[in-house]
Amino acid sequence: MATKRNVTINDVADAAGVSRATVSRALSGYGRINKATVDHVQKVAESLGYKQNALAAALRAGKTKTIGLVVISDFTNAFFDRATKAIIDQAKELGYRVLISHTDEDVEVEKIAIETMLSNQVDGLILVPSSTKQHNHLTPKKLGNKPVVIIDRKLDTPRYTTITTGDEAAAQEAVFHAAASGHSNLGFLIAVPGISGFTKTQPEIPITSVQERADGFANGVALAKPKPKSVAWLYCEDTEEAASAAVTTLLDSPKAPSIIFTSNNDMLLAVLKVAGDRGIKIGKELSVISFDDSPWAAAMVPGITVVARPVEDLGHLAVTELVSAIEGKANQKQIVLPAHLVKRGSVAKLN
Amino acid sequence: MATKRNVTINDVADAAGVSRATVSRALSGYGRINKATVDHVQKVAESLGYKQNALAAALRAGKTKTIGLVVISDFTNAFFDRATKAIIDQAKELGYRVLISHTDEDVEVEKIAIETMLSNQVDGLILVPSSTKQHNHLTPKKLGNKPVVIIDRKLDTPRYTTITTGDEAAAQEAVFHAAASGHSNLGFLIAVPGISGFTKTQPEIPITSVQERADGFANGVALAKPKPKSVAWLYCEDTEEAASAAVTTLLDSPKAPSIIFTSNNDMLLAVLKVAGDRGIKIGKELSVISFDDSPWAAAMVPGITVVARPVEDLGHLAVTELVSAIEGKANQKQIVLPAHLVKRGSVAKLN
DNA sequence: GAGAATTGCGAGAGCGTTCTCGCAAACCGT
DNA sequence: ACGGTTTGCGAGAACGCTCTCGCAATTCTC
Repeated sequence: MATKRNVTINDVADAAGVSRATVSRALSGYGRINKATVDHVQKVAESLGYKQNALAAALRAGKTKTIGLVVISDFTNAFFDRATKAIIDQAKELGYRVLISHTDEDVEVEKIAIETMLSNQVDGLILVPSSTKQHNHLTPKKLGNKPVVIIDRKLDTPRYTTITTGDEAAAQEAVFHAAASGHSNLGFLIAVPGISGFTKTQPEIPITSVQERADGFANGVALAKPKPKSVAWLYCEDTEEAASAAVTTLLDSPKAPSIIFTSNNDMLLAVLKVAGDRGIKIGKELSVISFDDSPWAAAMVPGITVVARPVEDLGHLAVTELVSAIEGKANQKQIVLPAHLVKRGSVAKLN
Repeated sequence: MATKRNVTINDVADAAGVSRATVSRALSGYGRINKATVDHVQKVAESLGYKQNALAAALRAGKTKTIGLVVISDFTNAFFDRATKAIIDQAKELGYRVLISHTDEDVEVEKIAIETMLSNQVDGLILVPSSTKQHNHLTPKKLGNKPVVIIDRKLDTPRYTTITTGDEAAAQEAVFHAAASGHSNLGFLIAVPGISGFTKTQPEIPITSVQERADGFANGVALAKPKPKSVAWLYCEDTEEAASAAVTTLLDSPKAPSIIFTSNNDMLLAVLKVAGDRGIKIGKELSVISFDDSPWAAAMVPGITVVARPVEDLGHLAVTELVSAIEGKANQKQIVLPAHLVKRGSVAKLN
């Protein structure tokens, strides 16, 4: 019973007594065609339950109206869920579909994901590169000379349209806010693959967005007044266990900070968890500022002070730029959207 | 420069000095072919940078190795983010891609989404139907006689393999837990489109999962001991504003509950927010139990007591069932996965 | 060593579209 | 009324691939 063949354009042509070409014209609305014929064909197509085979159409037309989205993390992340949603919605708005793949920060996985996208003939790509240093697989040639928009991170050699957020300035603002609130023992908990432990000198970070946050923290420390007394930098892998261990280390260190800046929400959750287990009250005994806003951060008591990034704008813009690159001429550009600090109760006022 | 044509199978055939058929055999690994030829062709294909055109292959072969996922909500929802991830991961494991679409509970949008999926020749569909009553558009015929797995909700006429979670039992367990903790004034805040306000008699809910939760609450109330003194049922639209208003109404009502059961996390967030604004302490002055666990619910202080559903298992199983239906014979079945209560600090112990 | 079975590969059709080309019919202006 | 333009539509190629069929060459069998 499931063997009934799909109704094709030929069936419609036969039933309507016209040629295949005319049906195509009638339904796709191009070329010269009589209005009456269009109506007739549409009626027949409808009655037969004809549905275009998008595969065949795309094969012939050479475009799929599909964009590929290759991101680092899945949507259980408070940035990528919103970004992905914004991208899908705007793509739909512009008549495009989105193919999604996540790479878990693995360059090899990313390579395969991109190949799959290309094999499926996406018209363009939106990428969050796993590494901003290692990108031999991201040459225009390897990307099939397709339009590409990079978001959230920058490649070290700018090559494509890139949209990022102004994390550095926002991070600096966060430090100023802490200093102004009377905090002088600062802790920075930074998630980055491949680096862990305390550091005196700041390591080079292979992810520009994280690098910018670290730079912003550093600038903030340098420029803040009153000047912070002690500063602890702690790097760690982006896993739950590593994060918990790092927080514990930080809290147990001789100069335990009164405020912890976390570079993402996984780190924030680790801070909340460890603090909760120890009965340390957030916003009183320990303060915290994180990156990326979420409904949860807003609803908690106290609310979490965060650097809110314009995630929806970023996704929206990425699609808009990509589609204009696909469809017409679009000049390559570097866009930075402003991020800003949302002050809530998680930063104790000590003065 | 971007005009360079893609390398096709013909180019490889020419370069390797064999026929197109041989290249196809060599790369797809079917039929009879000499091992040496395979090696040679692979080498040539590699050197030319040949990438199969998945569209053409799918068109010819009549299968796309793609499954369509049509869900209600986007991944900013604490259920669908995890479910979608699980589905994508398992699909990848089994060699399938996933096309994703969300419907925002709108039957018309759902209809179009499904048509798009079918037009793109998905091999099967995983659906979370917008309405469990209104599903004329979900007949086997309209779904192209493709294999279908329904998740999270049930159609009122069971027709496809369906995988749900045992929300009713878990909801009942939640009420028992509250009663055992000494709560006797209970509030139920239930998000469902199209119904709002207090009710004496319980309305019929067009979403089975929510219906089951409500039924579980009701059974819990009926069977709990000690028997609850007062019970308030409040329905509301699933929007932030409506939720906040509902919570306010509930807290201001003559018999304000000491514990609120929320049917989803949007409602929970509203409770947290309103309570926070009023300085009401969760887990002390007001208790709350919600549905669907998340890292945030666990990390908060106090942690939120929730009904945890096996979301990853559900997604995993959905794909496994669907693919076995696609590839071989698979008997249609109704599966219910157990949910369980995770007790945290958001329920005050009053006795 | 002759017939049978097996192996390796090419020819060519076909998947369902779109789109160029060309032709006949209809329309135009003078 | 007649050359020129416009309009509507069909024929047929093409997109890049898979897969059946058949044929030649090789291997097997006794």
